[in-house]
Amino acid sequence: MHDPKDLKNAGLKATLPRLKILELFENSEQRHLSAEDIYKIMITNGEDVGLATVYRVLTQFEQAGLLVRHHFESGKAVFEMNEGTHHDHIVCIKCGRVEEFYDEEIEKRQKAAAEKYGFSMQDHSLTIYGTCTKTSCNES
Amino acid sequence: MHDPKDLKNAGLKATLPRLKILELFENSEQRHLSAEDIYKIMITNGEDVGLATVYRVLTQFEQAGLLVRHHFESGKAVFEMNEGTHHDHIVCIKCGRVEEFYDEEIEKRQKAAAEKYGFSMQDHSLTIYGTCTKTSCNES
DNA sequence: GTAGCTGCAAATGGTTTGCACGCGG
DNA sequence: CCGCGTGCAAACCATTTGCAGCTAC
Repeated sequence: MHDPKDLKNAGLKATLPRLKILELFENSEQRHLSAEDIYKIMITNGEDVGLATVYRVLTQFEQAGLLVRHHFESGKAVFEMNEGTHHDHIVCIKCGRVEEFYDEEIEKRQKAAAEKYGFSMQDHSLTIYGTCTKTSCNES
Repeated sequence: MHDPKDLKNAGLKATLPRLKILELFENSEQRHLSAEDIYKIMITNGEDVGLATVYRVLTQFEQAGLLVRHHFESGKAVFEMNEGTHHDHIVCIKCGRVEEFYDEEIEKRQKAAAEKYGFSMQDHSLTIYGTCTKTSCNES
């Protein structure tokens, strides 16, 4: 899973902070984590890490294609594992819940619109914002 | 167009900075402007305005429904006039060019996806990121 | 052993806020 | 005239960067 192999391939040394961060993404129940989230979890776990390192590692992982960065309107970036499967997101602007989905037709039409206007599309996912309708949306 | 009426309706006094900023959005060839953009233009035009005021006015206008705020990945927010017509955006991540489009089918499918996951959709526009393919994309 | 990493602290960039003055109604 | 609105400076918050010591290989 998170072999030092992945890091080697990216030209990165297999250091403690890097391995721990990869591990976090694999074991956390939350797929989408911010730098601050990760930093706090690591400090809680007793790791001696700096916030700057977390930011540096996340950026390196993004460039290496291990993670994908999203912005989600909140003012802070969140990251998720890059499993190669493109998908879009729906985000609750009240409680922050994130769901993922994929719609072939939307993809086709996005691409068509991009080409029509002379753009080469990036693999940037669509994000829909809304509010949870079901139940427990009692945000801070 | 930019009658003090709009401002009155929003419970805002028709002050110089507010009128000038509205005017800017109506007369500028760029539909999408950041706070910094607006500030610089006004200073250049000889207005004695503060950046803080620009931010405050933009936020008020957004709340009054006169403007819409977007984030576009760049780290800085941009605003456009709210003409009531919902549309999506394609943004060049190299040169910043913005095009607008609308696709009925995408809208339908977005809404369907949102409902499927228990969300009530906001009128938040889809943003596609890509790079200009045609020609003059020589960014700073 | 050495280049690449790290933690810390300071710097940055966008945005917000506190405050005393000043203009709009 | 009264209070909302303003400019200025300082505060904030996410993120980046400079630097001296440390570590993986």
